[in-house]
Amino acid sequence: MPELPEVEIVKQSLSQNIQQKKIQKVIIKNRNLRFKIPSKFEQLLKNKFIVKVSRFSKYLIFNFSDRSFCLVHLGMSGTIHLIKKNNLNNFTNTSFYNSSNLPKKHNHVEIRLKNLKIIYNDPRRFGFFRYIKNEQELKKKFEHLGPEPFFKEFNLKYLMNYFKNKKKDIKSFLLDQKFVSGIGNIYASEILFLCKINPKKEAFKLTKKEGKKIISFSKIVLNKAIKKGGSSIRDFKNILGENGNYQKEFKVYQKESGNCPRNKCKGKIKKIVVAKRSTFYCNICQK
DNA sequence: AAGAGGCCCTGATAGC
DNA sequence: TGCTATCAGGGCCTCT
Repeated sequence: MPELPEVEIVKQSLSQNIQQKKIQKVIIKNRNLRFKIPSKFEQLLKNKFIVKVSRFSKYLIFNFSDRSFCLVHLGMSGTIHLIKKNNLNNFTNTSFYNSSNLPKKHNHVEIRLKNLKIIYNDPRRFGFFRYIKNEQELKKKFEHLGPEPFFKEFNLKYLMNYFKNKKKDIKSFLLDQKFVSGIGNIYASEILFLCKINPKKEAFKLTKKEGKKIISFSKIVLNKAIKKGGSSIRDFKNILGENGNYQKEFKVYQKESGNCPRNKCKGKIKKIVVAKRSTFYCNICQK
């Protein structure tokens, strides 16, 4: 579900609220996430002091004062909710990320801080929590991931070299985290529309000019999505209970059979399946 | 090495 | 009302 911008919004919201706080207790209600949460997990996190919350690609990272970490991935349907204790000593939901009201089902992980509870909800359980002993182990977890679009390593030389002899379509590469990390299914379609590149175009056929466009529009789309608070295509809410707004900017995603929004283009938005995922594009201006 | 496909899982929705 | 099929912001693993 969440791509880099949505995870960034969660990170920012968490940063404002849980940094410099100590974990008092961890309660696991269902250990069977993507990776089984080991039984020692609760004890490992207990009394850890959260120095900082950071993010790489679509991963959230809790940084503890003893230089260990907790790595969190939201998978397709994971959401994080923050619940604050009010003056009446009740826990009231201030609504993090996806919902102003805590869902009744699938609240698998609860992390208690002083006057605060972090709840992890995930119906499909494709997300995970992992305790990471040290920096080396964390680096290892990210070893297989390519640069984020924002990194200087994501440059023209890197792209053109990577695409040499690659017959696979460009859409698949935008989704491939080994090539570039952080882009998901929504933003891949949106980026390619802005680049005027057909999602099925074979990577090795891309020109330098197109490579440059991919680099710049990847940054532009993700940055704008972050600025707009992410995309709410279901019940996404941020910490203030507000929707993200980038879904209003979608040019092609879920716009099947609509007119191409590009000025003077008479094309229609088509939906096809690429890399097993729905893909939207204009049948005329994306070549 | 590169690419295709299966699989993990629940819930919403469409069609009969 | 209920059944079945299809589809969802992801990513790992295996096979050719």
